[in-house]
Amino acid sequence: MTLPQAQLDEVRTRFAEFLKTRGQRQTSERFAILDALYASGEHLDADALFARLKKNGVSVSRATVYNTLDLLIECDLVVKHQFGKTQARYERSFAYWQHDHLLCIDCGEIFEFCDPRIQSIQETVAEIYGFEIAQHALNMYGHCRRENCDNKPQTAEA
Amino acid sequence: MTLPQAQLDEVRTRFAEFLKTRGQRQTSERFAILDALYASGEHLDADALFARLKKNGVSVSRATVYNTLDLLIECDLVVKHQFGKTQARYERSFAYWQHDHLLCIDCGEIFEFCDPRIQSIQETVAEIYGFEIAQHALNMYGHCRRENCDNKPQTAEA
DNA sequence: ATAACTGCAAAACATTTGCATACAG
DNA sequence: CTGTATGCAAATGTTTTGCAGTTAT
Repeated sequence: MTLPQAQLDEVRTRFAEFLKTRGQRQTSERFAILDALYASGEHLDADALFARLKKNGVSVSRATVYNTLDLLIECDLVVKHQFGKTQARYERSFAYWQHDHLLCIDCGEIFEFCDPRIQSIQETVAEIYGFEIAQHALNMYGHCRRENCDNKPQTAEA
Repeated sequence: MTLPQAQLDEVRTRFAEFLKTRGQRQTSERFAILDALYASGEHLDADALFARLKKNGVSVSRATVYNTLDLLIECDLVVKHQFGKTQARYERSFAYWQHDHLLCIDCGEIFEFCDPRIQSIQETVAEIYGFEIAQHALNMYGHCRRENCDNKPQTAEA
């Protein structure tokens, strides 16, 4: 769940260089947001991330959270997901396997999976439609069989 | 694009019976919304649907549009999609092949495709994770090669 | 008749924007 | 210093809700 320190450092370095290249500032808020998202390893929405930061004594505004998430997406350190709710969820993407998502309709739990056939499908579709495909999102929705799957959608953050 | 009259009738009948079963009323607004969505065959968002109705001289409120869409989803006549934008899009689902979506990042055009391998993946995932999978959403995003793909996201409705 | 539905406007959310202040380079 | 970021609060866009009036059954 937690990334090795060496990789966390690499992530910070990458963000720092991205900012430098674009002539943007390296602020403590930006790194705090990066750290919070990478520390969790979960699929947090912007507000849960905001709440977690506040809980950890980091005071940032929601606007800065959204701003920074956009920057992190631009430098490929974070991916944004629309799992069917109106609010987006964000997930770290550095040094992590490419995967798709399996969501429990009852408890809201999110599982990750990877199947090589999705890649084949992507190639076939690109060929047939003359598309240059940049990315895909495959979400499966169903009922999990966990003991503690209790039909109560648990909030993203404790 | 347009469904044969016989199927449109079947759709209306199905909705009528669904409403009767639940002791809900058959109002002209509800059928107007059903018709408008089935007439288009597109992936409309709630507001585009609202606009189309108004253009056709049907006066309904946005609230009724949303309400009715929920009913149509419940009786499996309509499916709701989250294609990455905040606003949801709605598509008729009766007498239509099961398919996934290919979206052009530049012009916003939506294409449909179907690949049997997605079904295999679904079965594999269900098996591995002990899930009873109810549905899936596979969206591919890329650049189309159409002549009139002009980078300008065209609005859902003309 | 009467319970359900509609339209309207206000509320509820998620996200973005504008602007005065703060601060990294 | 200087321009970029931040926080705040207001604005935006989408969807939901409350309620008085309307209508299908």
